[in-house]
Amino acid sequence: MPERILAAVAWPYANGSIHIGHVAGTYLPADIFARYHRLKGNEVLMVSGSDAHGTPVTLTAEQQGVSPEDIYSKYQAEFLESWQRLGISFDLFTTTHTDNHTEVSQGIFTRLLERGFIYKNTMVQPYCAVENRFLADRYVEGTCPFCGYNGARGDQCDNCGRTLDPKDLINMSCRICGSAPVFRETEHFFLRLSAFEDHLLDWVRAQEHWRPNVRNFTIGYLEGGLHDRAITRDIDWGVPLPLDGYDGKRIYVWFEAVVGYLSASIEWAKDSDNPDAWKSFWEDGSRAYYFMGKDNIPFHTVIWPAMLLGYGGLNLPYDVPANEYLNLEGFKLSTSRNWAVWLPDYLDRYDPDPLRYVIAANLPETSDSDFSWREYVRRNNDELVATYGNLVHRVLSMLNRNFEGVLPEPGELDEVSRALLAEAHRRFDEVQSYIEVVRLRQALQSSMALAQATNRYLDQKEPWRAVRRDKDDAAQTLWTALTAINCLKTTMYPFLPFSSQKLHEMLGLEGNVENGGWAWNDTDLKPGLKIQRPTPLFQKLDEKVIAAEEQRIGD
RNA sequence: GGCAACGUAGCUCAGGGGUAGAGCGGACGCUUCAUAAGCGUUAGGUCGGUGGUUCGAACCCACCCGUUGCCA
Repeated sequence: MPERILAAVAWPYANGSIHIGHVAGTYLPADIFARYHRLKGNEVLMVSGSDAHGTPVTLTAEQQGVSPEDIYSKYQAEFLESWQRLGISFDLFTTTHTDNHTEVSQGIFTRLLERGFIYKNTMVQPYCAVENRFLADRYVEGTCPFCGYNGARGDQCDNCGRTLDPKDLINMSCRICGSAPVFRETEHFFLRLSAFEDHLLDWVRAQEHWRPNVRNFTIGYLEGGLHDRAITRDIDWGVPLPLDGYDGKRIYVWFEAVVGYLSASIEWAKDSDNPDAWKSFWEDGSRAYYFMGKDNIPFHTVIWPAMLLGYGGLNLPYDVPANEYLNLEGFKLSTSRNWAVWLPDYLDRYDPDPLRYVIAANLPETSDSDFSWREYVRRNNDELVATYGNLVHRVLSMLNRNFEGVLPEPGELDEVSRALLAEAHRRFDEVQSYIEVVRLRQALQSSMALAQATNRYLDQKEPWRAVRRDKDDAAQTLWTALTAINCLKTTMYPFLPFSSQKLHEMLGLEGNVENGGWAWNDTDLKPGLKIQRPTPLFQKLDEKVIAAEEQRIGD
């Protein structure tokens, strides 16, 4: 019986391009997981979208002197193109700037308000008399009370890294006009997080399948006590409150953005034949996996679950396989310093699968990991090309040269051949169990191990010699090797979808590689199958690429 | 400042109480079907530091140092 899997993928701020850090932390793992489950025949809903209302979007718009709409719609279009080119297979990638999202967010707000989980209170906020508006935390700056740094923002100090409150700043000034803001009382709505503390703690403690860092971090967070938080702001860009008399206020982005998982599911259902289809992914019988980077953990293990509990009737996350960070050439990514590899840029110059491979082989699942162009070229040339691509190429070439491209009868298999097929079975199961528990790096490694074993098998059997003195033996060897390659085609598919499709076609098989499902049998390839003339699965890269690409990084 | 994770061979990373692991790079050898690809052998580390628990610790505990993230 098919399972139902909701792959809920973190929403990128729509104020800049996607870079390899986003790919490694969030989008590639989600895609590998979703592709595997679809292949297995499970019902998968993979959704995400642009976060159009985050403060970064407003800031970028102001810096460029354009509207927030201009910014988010530009990047929304670019994101969609990036996903398509890298093969990130969203069922829906929408934005938070839709009527549907507004309705769903307001619906949640309203029900939580009715149930007493949202309440009204006053707070003081910096107010700029010159600009005539309240200032968000990061719109004020001043001297850090801890380290004395002059350019500290109201939300945090970039020098010592401490999180701040605008009240802490010494000599606070407005970042827009430079004048000194005053503190003024303002009315806001608060989420009663404190009401969910015990329930959440019990729930998280029971999630023993979570990654230790995610679970321990969340438990610590909850044990520290939950404070009610303001979920509205005095701004004009964002989702309006579903109440009269609050025209100058909006629902704050961290409350509204996480609702996106639900609103996107609903939008997806509206677009399909069945507007209620989203329910099957949010009610019993479905498992929800949330993919994101480590900076996002508490929103998905505490705040969103609290909102769901308050709303009632919707699934809590089943797993939150948050990733650590991917560094670049030994240093952390910095968009402002251009210390990044931008996805649209990359895709203009190289194929998608090598990037998917290199990042998947080095996913930051347990600790920060590093991407370097040297390692990229090395893994492409020595692993993808030499171990996997070349294996395919040598076997197909021999079949073409010696058997007119027709898969021969294997005859009765000898012990070595049977051992290889046994290993293929074992690796196939191994890849599957690793993906199921979201250990994707390990899954890819298991898959590569089969490619290595097949190379070893060929070396042992030497079909290029056997073809002259014992053609039946060569036939058996090539049939066996190709059958193992057919297994690789499937186990590699979640990681390397483009290459697996290409391989599928070179094997002379009809249709799409997806049609075969997550299945492999050593009887799948029938003797008589007409093989295509092989072209290399992967391109070898010149070492010059390393220096050329290193040049592009940085200011 | 508090909490969490991480710190293992030249490089990138696994592992995880009982004689240190993989891939790449280095050295040596075999092979030539293949995108000069493949295969084998080998060198290399007192597993961040200091104490402790234990018959035994890289693995458990405490403290310290470093890196990263989150928090008032």
